[in-house]
Order: sequence, then C-alpha cells, then structure tokens
Amino acid sequence: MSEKTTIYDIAKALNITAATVSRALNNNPKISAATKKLVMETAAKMNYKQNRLALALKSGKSNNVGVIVPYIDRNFFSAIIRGIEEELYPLGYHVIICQTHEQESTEIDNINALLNAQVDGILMSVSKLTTQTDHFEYVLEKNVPLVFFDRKKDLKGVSTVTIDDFEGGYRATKHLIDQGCKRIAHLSGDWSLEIYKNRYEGYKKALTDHGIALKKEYVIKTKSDIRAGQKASEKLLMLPEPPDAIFSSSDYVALGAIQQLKKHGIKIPTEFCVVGFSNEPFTKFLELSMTTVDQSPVEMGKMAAKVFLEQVKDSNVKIEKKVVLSPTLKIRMSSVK
Amino acid sequence: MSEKTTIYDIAKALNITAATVSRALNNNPKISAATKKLVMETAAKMNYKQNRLALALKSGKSNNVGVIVPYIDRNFFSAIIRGIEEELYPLGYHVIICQTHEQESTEIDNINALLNAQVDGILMSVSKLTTQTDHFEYVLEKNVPLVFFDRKKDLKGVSTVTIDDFEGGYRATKHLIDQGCKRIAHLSGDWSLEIYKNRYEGYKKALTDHGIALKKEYVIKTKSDIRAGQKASEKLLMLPEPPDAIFSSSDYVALGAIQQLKKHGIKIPTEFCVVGFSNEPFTKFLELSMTTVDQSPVEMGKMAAKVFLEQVKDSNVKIEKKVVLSPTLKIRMSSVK
DNA sequence: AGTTTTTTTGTAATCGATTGCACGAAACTA
DNA sequence: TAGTTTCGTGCAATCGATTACAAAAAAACT
Repeated sequence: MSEKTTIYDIAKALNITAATVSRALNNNPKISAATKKLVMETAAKMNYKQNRLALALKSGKSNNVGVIVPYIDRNFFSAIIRGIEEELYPLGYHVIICQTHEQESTEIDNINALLNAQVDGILMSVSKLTTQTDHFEYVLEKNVPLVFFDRKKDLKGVSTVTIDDFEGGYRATKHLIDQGCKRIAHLSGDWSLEIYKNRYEGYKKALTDHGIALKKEYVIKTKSDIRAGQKASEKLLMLPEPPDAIFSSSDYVALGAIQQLKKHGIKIPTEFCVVGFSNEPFTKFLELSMTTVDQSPVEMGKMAAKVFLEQVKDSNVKIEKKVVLSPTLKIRMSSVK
Repeated sequence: MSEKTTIYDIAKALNITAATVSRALNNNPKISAATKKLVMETAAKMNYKQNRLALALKSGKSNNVGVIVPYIDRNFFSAIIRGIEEELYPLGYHVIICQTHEQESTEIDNINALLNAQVDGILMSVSKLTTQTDHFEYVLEKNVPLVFFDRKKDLKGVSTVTIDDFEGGYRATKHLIDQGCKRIAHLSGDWSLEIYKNRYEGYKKALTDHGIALKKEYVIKTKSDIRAGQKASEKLLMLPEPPDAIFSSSDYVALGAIQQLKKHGIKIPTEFCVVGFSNEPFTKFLELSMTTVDQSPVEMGKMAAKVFLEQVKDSNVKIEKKVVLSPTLKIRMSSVK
C-alpha cells in the first residue's frame, strides 16, 4: 500500500495526460486556471511528491553537491560542512559527505564516486598526502564545478576559498612581540602544505618588520598532535638560549607545549607566552584559555558554497575566483602578561 | 568536449546494442567472453562511467541514505556520521546530511526532502523540540527504513540504537559513591528527552542501592551549556547542606560547575568530585581532566548503519531492532581523590 | 543435409518527469 | 460564413540503464 504516486496516477484519476499534470504542477501559463486548480488539489489529496531522481536524470542536474574532507569529525571541517549545508539547503541542494582519511587513493575514489552520482559540484579540502592533480583536472574536464577550501592545489579553473594564513601568522607573531616577548619560536607543519608554509612566512615577516632576527633553531616542523608539541617544546627548552614564546601552527601542538612548559615549572603567561592556530573548541575551555587564530570555518563553508553557486549560474563562463578570508586573533589568557 | 559517454556511445562504436553493452558490463553469463572483453576495453578506452541516476530511477534504489542531526558540528553527532559513512561507503552508499537546528519544522522539512530524493533509508537523532510523530509514521508508510540513534521516539517498526543511559548514570554515580562522596547532586536536562530521564533513573538507583536517600533539592534540570552549569552549581552551594559531588548529564554543564566551584575556592577532587557525560573532546584536555561517560559515537554510527543494512536486506520482513550500547566511564582527574 | 538445441544478440518496454510539436476547439476577424 | 488566432491538451521523444522476450546465429545431433 501507499505506493508512491506519480504524475501518471494523477493523470489517470483526472482522465487527462501526464504532460498536462506536469505542466499544471509547474504552473505553466499554457494550462487553464481551472485545470491547474484541479491538478493541484488532486495532487495534494493523493499526496504526490516529485521524484527528484527522474527530474535529475532528465535535466542532468542532481541538485546534490559532494563535499570531501579528511575527517568529518574534526571540528574545523564539520563546521565548514555546516556552513555549506546551511547555505545550500534553502536552494534545494543536498550535501553528500565523503572522507579521505588523508589518503590520496581514497580522495580519487571519492571523486569518481561523486561524479558517478552526477553531483552538480564538488567542494573539497585536499588531503595532506595528495601529490597528483590528474583527478582534479578530470573533474574540470567533465565540466563539474570544483571549489577548494582551506587546503588547495593551484590549478587553472579552480576557485578557492582560504584564509590568509600569512596574515594569521603575522598577527599572532606581532601580538607576541607586542606582549614583550623577545625570543619567539615557531612550531610548524609540513611545508608541502601551503597553509603551514604561509603561516611561517607571516611569522618571519613579523619578526623582520620588528627588527628581530629569525633564528633557525627556533623553527621546528612537527606533526599536528599533542605529543609532537611536547617533544618539540622540550627540544626548544634544551637550547642554550631557550625561547620565551611559541607561536604554533596547531592548537594541539600548542597544548602539548603548554603541558611541557608547566612540567618544567614555567609560568604562563608571565614567563612564557603561547599562541595556537585554528581556535579548536577546547582552547576556550582550558583553565588557561589559549590565544589562537580563528579561521571562521562556518563562514568559510558558506563562502565556498557561494562561490560554487556563482559557478553554476554562469556555467558558460569559466570563473576562477580566489577568496581569501581574514583570520581573527582570539586573544586569551595564554599570551596576555 | 568530453561529454559523458553512455552505453549507447559504446554500442555505436562497436556496432552492437546498448543492451549487449549493459549485459557485458554486468558480466551477464549470456554474453560471450569475446564480446565482454571487447566491451570492457572499449568502455575503459572511452572512459565510461555508469550514471547512477539512471540506475537509481530504474531500480528505485538511489544508494543514498539520509542522516538528520541537530547540528553537524557537534562532536558527538559528527562522530556518529563518521561511523555511518565509514560503514556504508564501502557498500556503495552515500550519506546525505541534514541539520534540524533542533527545530521540529525543519525536521519535517528534512524528511520530506530526503524522501523526494528517494533515499534508501533515514538515520536520525530526534530534535529536542519534536513532539509529533506523524512525519516518522509517514516515512514508515513509504516503506523507507527509519533508524533512530541516541535520541528516539517509541514507534512501532522503528529500530533504534542508543546507549544505556541508565547504566551510564548508574556507573557514574556509583563511581562517586566509591570515591567516598556522600552528598551527590545531579544536574539533568529536560525529561521529555528519554536520555536525561534515564540518566537520572540510573543516578537514583545507584543511590538507593547504596543506602543513600535521594534528596530532591540535589536534582536540578538545566540547559546544556556552561552558563547553566555555573548557575545550577551556585544554587547547590547555597543549600544549607551543600553537596560534595556532582554528576552532570552534560559535559558543558559539568565544566560550568567546575568553574563555579573553583571560584568558591573549593578544591577538586579532594573536597568535591565532578563527573560529566558525553566525553566531549575538551574534557580530556582540561588541566583538571574531567571524568565523563563515553558514548562511543563512532561505534553508535556504525551500529546504526548495520541495523539499516539488515533492514534493507530483509525488506519484506518488518524488523524492529533495539540496540543498546554500553557506555564506558572514563575516569579522569576530576573525580579521583 | 536437415533438425534440434544451445548460445548469443537484438527489440522494445520500463523507471518518472519534462517539453517541442501538433491538433482540436473556441474566439475573433473580415 | 469562411478564415485566422488563440488557448488548452495530447502525443511522443528524451534522459541512461536494465531486462523479459524474441530472434538469429552457431553448435550438436540424427
């Protein structure tokens, strides 16, 4: 029972054609007001619901967009997805989620699956381990809009939405300088990812702008977890002239550093200041709340969605938009003397 | 250029029928090995990709499942989605995300949208503000499998995956008793949500099992945020006989309580113990790490996916499965004297 | 060689909605 | 009244893949 009703069912009930029903439902001016009313009422009575699959097949538009992220349960990414969803849902789009687990092969797999599903666009953050770009170019060949957010690869025809990591690094570092810190270290990530490279560049620029020489031994590349932060800061403390502040490209690393500093009995923020990056939720809840750079992920998601929408609107024109959002420094206890 | 190639294109290229191509690609035994090989090769050469929309329309199965949660960027929910995605993706399913923002009207809207999109099932957590159940029954009428996780409504024919909130409440409370706490308060939520009611029941049972009388003034219902935790604990401290421990149904509320206790100079855990619920990521990172009840959301998601799969396997049989997962008490510093 | 059986491929309908074209009827013009 | 518009519907093709059924080709048999 309660089989789905189609326009054919309505047509049969009214002894008219499915074509007429379709036109009536779509408010086609060629249909008389009387028929329209009749069809509408019958449709409501029979509880008709449009089959979006049939529409999609006919029109070639699925009204689905694919979103690919490394892990969906990382707050930064889930917040971006939230932004995308909230922007696109009112327009009738649905968001299909895929995770790469940072694997390039999974990323390729995801892209193919989404293309098979006939998505109208793909919004994604590139996996850390991705080196090739063939799969991205393949998307473009198929004329499917592609938008990178946060982590990108430079490709012709791909729009990107990122935050100004350079600016973020600069502000964080300048803030530490303003606090009177003289020996500012930097914990970075793998420079094959632009975001880490750019944060470092911002750090460097802030130092030189304020007449502070960059010390090579103050810059350490680490993984993005607490353990790495502990180890790296231990290394810094063992230097003949240990630093008096850390700007970390990761909140987790910064947290590890704070833990290690406390182990050494170092007082934060009076003796040592720490600034993280990402504004992970936990940074705010720490007893010693952490200063960090906010990337406004929800806004980033919304912006990525908007860029996608522009792209589908002028599908004939090839747009390559590069949106750069400004980061915000959230000044909290870990850096205010 | 690079228009999508269909089986018709392959057929034309080989001077055979689309039917033959389809069969060859599906490894139909009625097709000769020679033709199969030829078709396969040509398909690869022409970069053929199956159009899942066409398949979906024909078969009536979209291979998409809808997932509805209040907010996707709440760790508990995003972790569940992660579990669902990881379980279903290998089987060719895609996950479509919707958020309700805890609004019943949005929930109804989401369900209709997902049904229109012909999803093969809906996995969801019921919104806090939902009172009706018509929209759920409507899903069942359409013979679309419906699975509730965590927050549920009792409905015939709906499978549910929850954690044993009673058990969680019991264990948390018993742990506090074991620590020597004598006056254990409980911060709860709105009892129209079973989860809060059940956690309370577990709390109550643990008390009576250990010969402790339940004091009405020790049980307060609050919202689920830090502020509410601060206010509620303030109220508790003003009692003529203030408690010496709090079991909170929410990690955020527990955090607020801890902050308030500290303000009063109360030493945790020596003078006062606190246990939260949910194992939000931040609880582990606090300097005074928080004891809390873990709900293993990724596992819950995987289990919800499995239940859904069983349901589609025996679509003729009406299964109503009630899976109850065991919570785990994560004992940390906030409660160990 | 002629007939039956088996193997392989083709024909055409189907899923549900949309849409260009054509047709019949009413309305208007001259 | 005959001819032209206008209006409202119906017919039939289309999107891409699948699949009963039919037909043709090849193989096996007497």
